[in-house]
Amino acid sequence: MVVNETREVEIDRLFQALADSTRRDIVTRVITREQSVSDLARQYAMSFAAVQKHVAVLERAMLITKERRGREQIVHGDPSMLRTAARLLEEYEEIWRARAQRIDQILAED
Amino acid sequence: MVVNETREVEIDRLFQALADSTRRDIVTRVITREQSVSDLARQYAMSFAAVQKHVAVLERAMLITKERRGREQIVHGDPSMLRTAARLLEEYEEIWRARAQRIDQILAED
DNA sequence: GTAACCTACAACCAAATGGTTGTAAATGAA
DNA sequence: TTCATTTACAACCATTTGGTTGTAGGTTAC
Repeated sequence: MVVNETREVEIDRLFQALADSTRRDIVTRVITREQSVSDLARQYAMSFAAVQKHVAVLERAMLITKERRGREQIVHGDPSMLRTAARLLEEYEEIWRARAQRIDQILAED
Repeated sequence: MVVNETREVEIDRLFQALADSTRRDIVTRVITREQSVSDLARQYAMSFAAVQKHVAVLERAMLITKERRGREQIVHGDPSMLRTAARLLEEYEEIWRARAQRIDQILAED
């Protein structure tokens, strides 16, 4: 039934990570320009620890990476997982298109 | 801060709905061929009520629609929200590409 | 009419989520 | 050295999530 268990769990984490507007905002910020966790934290109306947790969720989902620079932790965006997600959704669209075509063919038969 | 509140909530629900492998599987099934809730329920190792809840989550996320047919509830896939999600992720990729290009330009200056 | 089937929905439960505060440690700046 | 900054992480809390069982109502088949 479940074909590729670990992959599925990765996808779970990926969409889960994207299912929060603060985290999506963090992603857009860091793919535009990398910045430290406290740089990020200053931009939201929540505690540093909360932002830190959001960053951790994004890291587990492999949407970002962190790099220690002195006392700071620099957050980088990682586009590869975003591409994975985009392709996955395009696959759904492809299935839909194939189905539509199949139906057209059936309707054309007479 | 938050630009389009209701849209953000919709996107939250969309990705939240996709963050579960059972629900993703339901989506692939119903965009391929529409089927009743109990048709779906038979295919998973969980209770009918659990599948019913997953279907409800997908419906709230506007990834599927239900249509009453006699005593059955037929589940249809709805591709529009899938397209919305795919475009959104492509936007992220676009931002990334723009950034990469910007960096290339800076490096080219001398 | 009655039995089987399909759905709706409530109540319950354990675990995860998204937030908080507090404490401690490492680093940089004065 | 001392102080401010940055991060890590634990403990706690309320709410949501993903599952269960049970009950009830509508529809179809025999």
